[in-house]
Amino acid sequence: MVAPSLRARVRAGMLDEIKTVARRHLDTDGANLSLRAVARDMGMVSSAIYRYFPSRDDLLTALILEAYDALGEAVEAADRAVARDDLRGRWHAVCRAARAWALAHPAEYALLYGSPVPGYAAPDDTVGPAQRPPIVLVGILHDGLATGRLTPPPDEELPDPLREDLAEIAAGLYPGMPEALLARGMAGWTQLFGLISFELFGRINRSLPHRDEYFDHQTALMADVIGLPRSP
Amino acid sequence: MVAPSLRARVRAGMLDEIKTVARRHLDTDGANLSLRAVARDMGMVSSAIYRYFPSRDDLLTALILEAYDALGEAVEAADRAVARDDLRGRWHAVCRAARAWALAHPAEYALLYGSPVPGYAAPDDTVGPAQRPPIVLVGILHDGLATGRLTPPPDEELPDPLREDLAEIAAGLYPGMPEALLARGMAGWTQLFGLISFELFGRINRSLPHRDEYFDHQTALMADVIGLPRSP
DNA sequence: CCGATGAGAGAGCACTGCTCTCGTCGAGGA
DNA sequence: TCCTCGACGAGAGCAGTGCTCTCTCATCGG
Repeated sequence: MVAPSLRARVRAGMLDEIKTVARRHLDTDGANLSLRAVARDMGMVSSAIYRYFPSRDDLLTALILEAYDALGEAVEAADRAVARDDLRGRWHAVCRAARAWALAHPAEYALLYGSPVPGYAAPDDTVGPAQRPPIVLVGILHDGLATGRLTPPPDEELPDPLREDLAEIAAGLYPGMPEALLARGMAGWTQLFGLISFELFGRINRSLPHRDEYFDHQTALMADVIGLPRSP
Repeated sequence: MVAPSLRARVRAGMLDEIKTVARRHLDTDGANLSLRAVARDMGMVSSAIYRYFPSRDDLLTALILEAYDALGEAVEAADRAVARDDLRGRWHAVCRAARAWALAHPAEYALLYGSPVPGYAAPDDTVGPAQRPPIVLVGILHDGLATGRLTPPPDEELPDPLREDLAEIAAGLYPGMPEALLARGMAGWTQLFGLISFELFGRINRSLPHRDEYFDHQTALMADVIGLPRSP
C-alpha cells in the first residue's frame, strides 16, 4: 500500500467536504441542491467544484450512493443486534431502524425514495446498495424457514408468469424460498416504504398524533401476514 | 346566474390554457416546471403569466388540486361501476383505477405523492381532494360492515393512544367503525400507494416484468388482510 | 530543476422566477 | 357618447442557477 501523495489526500478531503456541505444544504433546502451555494459555503468559486464532480447530477449520485449505504448499514446493524431466532423482534427492529433513519435524514430519504429527479437517471451502481433493506427483510424470512420457526403460507393460486418472476427473484437471493412467502415479504417491504413515505411527506400527521404506535401496529400487521411467530 | 362578461370568459380560458400547457410540460420535463417555457409555448412573455398566477407555486398548486380531483374522480368512478355488494370487486377496481391513473399521469402522480417540492407547502385546499381515494377504500369496508358481508377482525390489542386516534378518524368518516378494521383499511391504502410508487419510481421493473399480475396479487393479499369475502 | 498537471479564480452564456414600468385597449359609469 | 379606470401584455432588469472556457499559480514526478 503506497502512501497517497499530499495532493491525493487533499483531494480526498475536498471530495468529503463537498459532500458534507452538500448534505447540509440538502437537509435545509431540499432536493434542488445549488452547486454555487455549496461552493460559496466552502469559500470557493462555483467552477472549482467541477474539478471534483463533473456535474451537479454526479454530486447528487454520490450523495445518493452514500445515503443508500447509510440506510443499509443502519438496517443491517439493527438486524444484527437482535437474537437470530427472534424473528418478529428482528422484523420490528429493521422496520424501526429504517423509519428512524428516514426521520433523521428526511431530505436524503426523499432523494432515495421520492419522485425521481427529472432528467436524472440513477446509475446502475445504486441498485446494489438500494437492495440492502429488502434483502435484510427477506433474510429474516429465510432464517425463519431454515429453523422451522416460520411456516410458509399455504401455496395460494399464483398466476404462472408471476410465479416465475418470483422464482427468479428468489433464485438470486435464497433459492428454494416459496414464491408466496417471498411475495408476502415484498408486501411487507412495500408497506414499510409506504408507511415511512406517508409519514415523511406529511400525508398522515394531522389526524394521527401517535405515530410511533401507529407504525408499530402497522408493521406488526405485516408481520402477521408473513406469519412471523408472536413470541421469541 | 349572471352571464360572465367577455373579459371574464377570456380570462377563464387563459387560466385553462395555461394549466393545460403547464400540464403538458409537466409530463415531459418533470416537476421543475418552467414558467417561461409555458409562456413561450403560448406566444406570451413570461411576465404576462403573472396576471393569472401570482407565482409559479400557485400554478403548481392549481395543477395539484386538479390532479387530486382527477385521481379522486377516476377512483370513485371505478368504485361506482361495480355492484355495491361485490366488496372484493370494488376493492380491486379502485386499486386498479388508482394505478392506471398514476401510470397514465406519472408526473402528476409524482407531484401528489412524491417528495414534497422544497420550500413549497401544500395549502389546506388540498387535504379534501387528497382524501378521496382513501375515503373510497374505507367506504368499501363500511358497506361491508353495514350489509354483514364483512366481519371485522378480532379486536386485537391496540395501545390506547392509537385506539383513540383511530376512533377520532373513524368518527369523522363512519362513526362506529371498529378501530382494528380501520387500521387494516389504512394498511391497504398505504400498500396501494407504496405499490404504485415503487412501480412508477422504477424500483421494481427490472426483476418483475409481469407487473399487472404482481399488482393484483398484492392488492388481493391486502383484501385478505382486511377480510373482504372472496366471491361476490 | 523543469515541464506537466491539478487546482482555483473569474468572466461569460443561457436559463430561471419575479418585479417594475409603460403603452394599449376594452368595459362600465356619467 | 365620452371618459376614466382597470386589466392586459410587452419589455427591461435583477438576482440567482448550471456549466464552459481561459488564465494563473502551486505542486508533483522525473
